[in-house]
Order: sequence, then C-alpha cells, then structure tokens
Amino acid sequence: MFTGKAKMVAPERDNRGEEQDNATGRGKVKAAESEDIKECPECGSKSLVRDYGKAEIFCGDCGLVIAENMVDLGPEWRAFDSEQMSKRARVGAPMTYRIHDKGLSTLTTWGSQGQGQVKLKKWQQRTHIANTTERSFIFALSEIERMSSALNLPMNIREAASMLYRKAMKLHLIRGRSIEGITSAILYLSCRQYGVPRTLEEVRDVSRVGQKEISRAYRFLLRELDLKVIPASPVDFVPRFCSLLELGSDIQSKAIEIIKKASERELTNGRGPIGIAAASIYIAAILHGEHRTQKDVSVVTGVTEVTIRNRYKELSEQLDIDVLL
DNA sequence: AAGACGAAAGTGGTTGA
DNA sequence: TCAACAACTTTCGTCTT
Repeated sequence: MFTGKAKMVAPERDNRGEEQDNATGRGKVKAAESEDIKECPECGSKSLVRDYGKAEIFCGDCGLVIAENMVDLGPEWRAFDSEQMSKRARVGAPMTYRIHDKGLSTLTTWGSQGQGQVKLKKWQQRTHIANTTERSFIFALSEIERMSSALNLPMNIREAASMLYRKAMKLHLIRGRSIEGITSAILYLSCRQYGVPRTLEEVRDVSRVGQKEISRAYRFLLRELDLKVIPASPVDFVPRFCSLLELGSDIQSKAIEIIKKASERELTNGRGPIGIAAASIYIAAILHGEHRTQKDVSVVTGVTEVTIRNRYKELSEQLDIDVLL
C-alpha cells in the first residue's frame, strides 16, 4: 500500500546493520563548511537538500551525502569499501580459480574409479564451494559497481549496497538465486533507503535481468532481512525528474508544494508515488509557463500518459488549480 | 499533425477466505 | 491456493489546438 507519507528524506539507519553504518560514506564527506556548497560534486546537480534535523546535506538528484555533522570514524572504514574488497580478494581469487578449475576436471575422471579418492574429492568439493562463493561475491560487487555507475549513484549508496550484499551472503540468502537479480534488488533497495529512489524500470535498464525477477528478489530480501522500507514519497522523485526534464528549481518547489497539499488532503492514498510526482511536475511546469507534454513526462517518469492524466485531473480538480494554457 | 482526452480490456501484485 | 480487487497499462477512436 502506498500511504504517501510526506517526509522520507534521510536513510533509515535503524534498518541497516552496524557494519553498514560504517559505510555510510563518512569518509567520503567532501566539504568542510556546509553553507557555501552550491552543487553536488558528484553529479553537478543544484538540487541540494538540507536536512537540519539530521544535520546533513545531500544531493536530491543522486543522493550523495555532501556534508554531515557526524563524528568521523577514521580511515579504517575503507577496509570495508567495495573497491578494497575486490583488491583484497585477489589474494584468493584469480589464481586459485584457475588452478582450481583444472584440478577439478582431472579429479572428476579419477573420481569414478575408486573409493580411495572419495575423501580427496570431498575436500576438493568443499574448496570448490568456497571458491565459487568467493568468486560470485567478487562478481556481485563488480555488478553493483557497474550498475551504480550507470545509474550515477554516489559512493555512500554503493557502499551500503555492498554491505547489504555481504550481509545477505552471511545469512545464506544468495545460494540458489541469481546474483544479478539479488544485486539489482539490493541496489533498488539501497536507493530507497537513502531517500533517492530509482524506479524499477531504471534499475532494470542497467540490469541484465527482467523487472519481474528484480521485484521478486526485492520482496524476498525485505522478508528475509526483515527490513521495513517506508513507501517512497512522490517528493523523492521530484528533483531527479525535474532535472531530466530540464525544469528549474522554482518548478521543483511548486511541484513539491502540490504534492504536500495533495497528501494533506489524502489524495495520494493508494496511488503510486511516481504517478503523483509525474502529474505534479506536469502541472507545475504549465503553471510556470514551461509546458512539457504528457508524453515528455511519461518518457522520463515511466508512467503512462493515461495515468498522468488521471492524477492530474484529480489533483487539479480537488486542489482547485486552474491549469489554463 | 501533434497533443490531449477517456473508454474498455488486459496485466501483475496484494489480500483475505 | 484461489478468487476478488485496486492501481496501472495498453490500445484505440475522438476531440482540440
């Protein structure tokens, strides 16, 4: 159900394990003084969000935490960084994996011959498993990295995603499932936790599996990890959609204002947040004389023109907004 | 001709027996 | 497990600019 809660800006730290808390990008905090920051160093967006309650500033486009008033935990966090992780992994990975594959093939031919080989074979299988999981872990991290950069995600989200994957692996949630599905789901999940949600379609576009599998993996993870993700607010989508439509910050504010009014009047209940965001942006753009067609908005947001129409009809009527051209 | 409109049938996920 | 259900999509014919 979409209950359209207004405020969902910051990551839910409670839901992540302690290890992940280590990875929220504290080492990545870029600027010292917060007030003079005008744009995101990662993606150049000007839609910065200042959350004074949590004393942090982050990018409304990509979610990069630019500054926050928290204690720096020091440089050791880097040891858990994904980049480091794969570098360290080389200790066991590429070398063993080549030797190993050879070893296995020779052994299989022997294995069918006698009992004497059984123990050896078992041992070999065990290391095979160890190496396989390690290998797939490395692959998963590289996939997270690949998709993240395609989606322009900041380091803090990438790290959170890597941590989540590690956690899922410890709990043996990966075995028997496709790595691609799980990693895609984890990315989708991490973006939502950080209040900068990507749509399922956007994740699917950079993933190698279909939408159906991603959402299945997503639901599976939510259940197994007992995570509660607050339903995305339409507001979370506004900065990114607006910048994709090349609409300025005045229109962003207007769209957000419309969304706030709508949710006060409970017009958002049971409706998809993306559709609400799309319609609000559509209306806000017209009100500011910067018309975008329903098609334009539809392409960027991934909701159909029909849905945009329906939402925009409801909103403009119920909120008494005159949308005259 | 492009954009907007809305009816009607189809889809996939959720819910409750 | 299955059927009912709501939101959303697809498709398509029509109206408006």
